[in-house]
Amino acid sequence: MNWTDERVEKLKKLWSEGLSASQIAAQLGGVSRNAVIGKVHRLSLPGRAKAGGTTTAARPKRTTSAPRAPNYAARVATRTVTRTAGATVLKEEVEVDLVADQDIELAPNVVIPMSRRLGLTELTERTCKWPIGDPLKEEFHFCGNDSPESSPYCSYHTRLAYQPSAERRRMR
DNA sequence: CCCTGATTCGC
DNA sequence: GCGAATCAGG
Repeated sequence: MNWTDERVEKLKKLWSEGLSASQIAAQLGGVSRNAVIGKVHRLSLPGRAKAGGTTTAARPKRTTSAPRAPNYAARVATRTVTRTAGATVLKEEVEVDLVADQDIELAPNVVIPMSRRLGLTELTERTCKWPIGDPLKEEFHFCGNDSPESSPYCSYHTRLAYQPSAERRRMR
């Protein structure tokens, strides 16, 4: 892949925003994190303050959205989205939580964790793959927080995923 | 083991 | 100039 002016600009932008090299590589596509780091050096961009775990970096500004009221009806929309990966056409069903939190009963004071707002290409084996938003919209992203044991979701969303339906819960 | 950036060096 | 391999560190 070529370092076009456009891609270089994006690199500069994302780097200055504090994204990690691997995340930038994922967003640019077609390059490794090494490529990104190498380019950063060649461009003489300012390096990271402290080497090693720059966990401090990639945090998006906290959104000041108020916690949702507890008693919305839980609705899950299922959309079939089509995308291409190379020559392969992938169809996948994505469940969209229109209302993320339903049962506050078991965890009354749970703080809804901030998501890392990762795009599809940024997900790894150990990032939470809980979709957020409408796949058809631009702002669609995934939770992206750490998921223990390489489970598909972070601890928070695992609980939501396993939440028994109201119907099933009635049977208990 | 997971990740991070930094450096080297053959291409 | 590029980036994989490697190193160093959390």
